[in-house]
Amino acid sequence: MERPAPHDFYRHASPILVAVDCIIFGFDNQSLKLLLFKRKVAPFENEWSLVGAFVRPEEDVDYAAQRILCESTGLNGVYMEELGCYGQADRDPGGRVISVAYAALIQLHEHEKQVVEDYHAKWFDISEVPSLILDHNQMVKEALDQLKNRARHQPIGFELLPEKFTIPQLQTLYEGIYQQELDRRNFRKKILSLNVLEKLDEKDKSSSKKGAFLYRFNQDRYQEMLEKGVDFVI
Amino acid sequence: MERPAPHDFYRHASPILVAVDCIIFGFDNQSLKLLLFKRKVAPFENEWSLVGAFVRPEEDVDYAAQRILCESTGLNGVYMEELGCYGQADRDPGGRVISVAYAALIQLHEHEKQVVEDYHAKWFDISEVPSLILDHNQMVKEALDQLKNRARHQPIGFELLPEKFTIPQLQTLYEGIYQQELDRRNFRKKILSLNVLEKLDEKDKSSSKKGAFLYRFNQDRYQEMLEKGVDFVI
DNA sequence: CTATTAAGCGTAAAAAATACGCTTAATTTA
DNA sequence: TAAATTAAGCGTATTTTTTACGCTTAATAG
Repeated sequence: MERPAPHDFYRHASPILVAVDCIIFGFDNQSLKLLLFKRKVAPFENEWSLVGAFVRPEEDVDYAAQRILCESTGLNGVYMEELGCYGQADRDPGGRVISVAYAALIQLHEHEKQVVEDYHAKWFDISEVPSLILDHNQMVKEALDQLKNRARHQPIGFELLPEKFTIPQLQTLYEGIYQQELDRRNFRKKILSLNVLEKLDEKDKSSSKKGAFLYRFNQDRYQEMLEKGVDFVI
Repeated sequence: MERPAPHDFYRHASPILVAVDCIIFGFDNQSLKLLLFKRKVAPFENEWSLVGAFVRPEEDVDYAAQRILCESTGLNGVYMEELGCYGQADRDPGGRVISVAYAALIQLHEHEKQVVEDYHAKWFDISEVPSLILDHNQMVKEALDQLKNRARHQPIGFELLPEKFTIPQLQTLYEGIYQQELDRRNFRKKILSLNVLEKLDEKDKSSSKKGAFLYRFNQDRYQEMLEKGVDFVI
């Protein structure tokens, strides 16, 4: 892409390094997990951190986040949301770097779990996150708060589940996000009353003798609901 | 501040210009307003825009937002919240600039209204915002959405009112933010039930014969409420 | 002295959230 | 093969919150 010579107005400003850091949440039907990486290079070699990289000069910041996620996990087209900008002048002792944080939500199957070996990475239970470099623990805390808030009003929880899932699985996910137990019967009632789930004829028997019916999230019904002005709350 | 020579790791990255843009909301007991500036310099000379400037090399991004607000309105210590990062590579045809947007909330008295003449600025009613440069209209839209959301769960609305205010004034403010009418009697009940307002012995008679009692927001009671885990909703 | 007006108080009805008992389908064990 | 076990699933009663709206009050204007 050609760009005209910068206007005079831009000449007086000092450029700054811009990085992107990704808070990658995963759910394996048990508990909420966070993907962390052991840095292979200095500075901070061998310490745990989020994945991150510098934004390239001609690259959208949003795109950089996707690129970094893909480079570090092999995953494409993952749901991501901007968390905010971390801009303290002294946040990185190695140089002036501001970081834009993004939160990603992924489903954990065997495939995704393999990342661990391939990329010097490890999935941590959300309640056992170790000490991280720079302000990364702060980022994780804020990402989790944001996840809690958004999960209440947007169906982002579904991003963390496979296409077909059971109501008890969905409940376990919400319990993991909110870090509190919910009443089985009331949860079912509430989620079904929203009318955005499609019941399938299959059962999943992995967690009970009786088996639980599988459901699918119906995007169209969700759109309808929004257009009617219904407030999605779980 | 001295900084060590940057580590090799940082040398391969390309720095980018980082700007801050401020979405400045005000309330004058009538309706929600937005402060816009007519640019005095090229590029975009004479077009309406948010106030913004480049972040300096040794300056916190948060601080830059405060500085810019102060330089352009003379106001200090104003409540501001980060909105997010605008990072499209082509968002500014004049050069690669990412912008961190901040939303500010201020009370409009005569003093603040004077900014208009001093700084080539103008207060616009939120329903009459003109076309702005770059992606500034997008920023305004997102700031308003965020304001609506936050106002429901945090007492940020109080930032837009003077220290002492009446319940009807507070209601007008919320009606301005939500852009919808609320029931007088239910609004009063709800806001008082939160127990964060302190009733004073004074009345404000500017808008009715009878006069309305003045109240004050009590930060301590609000903290207590939060500690008890009460969810603030208006 | 009466009419007017916004402020302020209360109550009833509707809707939503919560608590929790009971049945069901399938498996495991006796 | 029958009984016990377990998570899934359904229903109902109770409490809490939200909504709708009538009525009184304090002060001013005419």
